Amino acid sequence: MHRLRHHAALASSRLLVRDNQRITALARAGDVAAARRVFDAMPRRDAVSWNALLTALWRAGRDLPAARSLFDDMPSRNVISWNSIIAGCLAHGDLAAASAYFARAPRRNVASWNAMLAGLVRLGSMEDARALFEQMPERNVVSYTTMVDGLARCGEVASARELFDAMPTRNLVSWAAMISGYVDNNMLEEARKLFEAMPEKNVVACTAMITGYCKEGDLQNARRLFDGIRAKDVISWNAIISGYVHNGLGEEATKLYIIMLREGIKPDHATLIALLTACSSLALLRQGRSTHAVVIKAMLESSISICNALMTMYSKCGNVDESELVFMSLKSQDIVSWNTIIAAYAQHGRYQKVIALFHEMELCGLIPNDITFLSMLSSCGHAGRVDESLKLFDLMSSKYAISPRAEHYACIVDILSRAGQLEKACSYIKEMPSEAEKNVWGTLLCASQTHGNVQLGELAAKMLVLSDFESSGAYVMLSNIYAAAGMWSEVNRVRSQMKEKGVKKQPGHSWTEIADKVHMFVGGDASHPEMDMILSELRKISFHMQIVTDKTQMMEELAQECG
DNA sequence: TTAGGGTTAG
Repeated sequence: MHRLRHHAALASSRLLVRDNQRITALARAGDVAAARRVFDAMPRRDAVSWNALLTALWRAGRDLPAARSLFDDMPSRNVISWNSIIAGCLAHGDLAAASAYFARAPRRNVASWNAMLAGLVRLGSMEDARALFEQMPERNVVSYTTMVDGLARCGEVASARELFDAMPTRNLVSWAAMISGYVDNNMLEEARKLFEAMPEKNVVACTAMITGYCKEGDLQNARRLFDGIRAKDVISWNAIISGYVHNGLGEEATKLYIIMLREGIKPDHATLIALLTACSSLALLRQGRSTHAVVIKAMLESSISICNALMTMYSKCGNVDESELVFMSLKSQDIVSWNTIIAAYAQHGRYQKVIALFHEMELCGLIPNDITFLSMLSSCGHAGRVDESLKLFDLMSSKYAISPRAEHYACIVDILSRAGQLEKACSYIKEMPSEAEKNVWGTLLCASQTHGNVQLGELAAKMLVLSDFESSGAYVMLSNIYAAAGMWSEVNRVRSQMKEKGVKKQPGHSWTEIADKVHMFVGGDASHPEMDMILSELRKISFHMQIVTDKTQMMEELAQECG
């Protein structure tokens, strides 16, 4: 009888453990409803069962209210229950609720403090995080690493390093956090030194370094490091693939993607975004479409960021209508979606549509940001709307409290320069908060050439050369300006300066994809076997483009007049 | 409880 009872108790506790494990497994797979069913059907539950469901509700189910009400119903709570509800509130950005639970918790361990610390860091409240860190009764490697990461993320790399050096013990996570902190703050040399000093290099640290090399355009070292990783995971693949994409090597990125698939790594949504970005920058519509098919197969069409990348791809491949279809297919659009669709129409010269979208966006309750204004300004520029662009520029700061960045000034300078209002353009450059960037002077120099303004041309070229000695374009344009004005001795002076400094002009190039073959065109190169035909076709196209542009402008103006 | 990749402009 005694033995029988003992067996029954053993079986029941085995069942309990099994059910608890099932709840956790189902939650990990994202099926909260099934986890809840298992929980409801359990003959006996312990603290582990309650805690497992609690975490499942806010993490996999993203349902904080449900988690909070379960927490209230719990027959008893241990420190893990309290830590879970605190972490849940923080994961949902509810700092106030998290702090309230933290204050009410009858017992706190290092993990409770660490959870609060991580929450504060994630929300960017570094001052509060620092205060909490100082207050902690006990700190472990996690507490220190969280602080190192947080400090580096808000740009305080030196303090981060100081703390890193002061840590009583460090683990792989601490090293990776510090290295990635350097990479995020564009301190590759420091990152590299620390990486070399790392006693044991793992895939995370390697991936951070790969990102760093890619940021510097050093794909050779990035690739060498990548090839050396034994256990490559999807994130390291994404780092190298997107590295190639952002350095204009979309083809290499695509090749790597194929290898990745062959090695049995399943692409995730970051992989697909990188691929779509490659298609956008190379205008590969066919490949873009097939990537769209992969997105559908992977059931990622409801992801906003994927759709935003799809929209860009279609638009850059010349297909605004499909871009808009994707936009409409979204259940809810975020600021990036709106910026993307506005940019799409801006790039296609549809000024009136851009304005309409801008108003529609506001009606939907979204506040335009600095990037929205860049698209708007660029659209004004293409449509030659000088007055409207100046109004928008003012509106930016007066109504939306966005301070214009160098890029916004660059737009305005570009618009004014094209319109021949060079003096006014120059006054905007002088108004710029930071020192005028290279491209702003470049714009002015370019305009000085078209409008034959020697004085401003000289000024712009001087500024350009001061900021960048390699700037071959500046010399060429300045010499053209002098030549147009008949100032031949000045022309000779610039030419000999170029020779002295060994400046060489980088030829411009473009490419197009026809029937799976990429054709490259380089400025001044007429070696293509069908050059005559290409040129005559180009003349036809530019003739048609002018007609279409005029027609579009007429239609839009007509539509505006009709209200 | 801590670390790596990922959408918009130019």
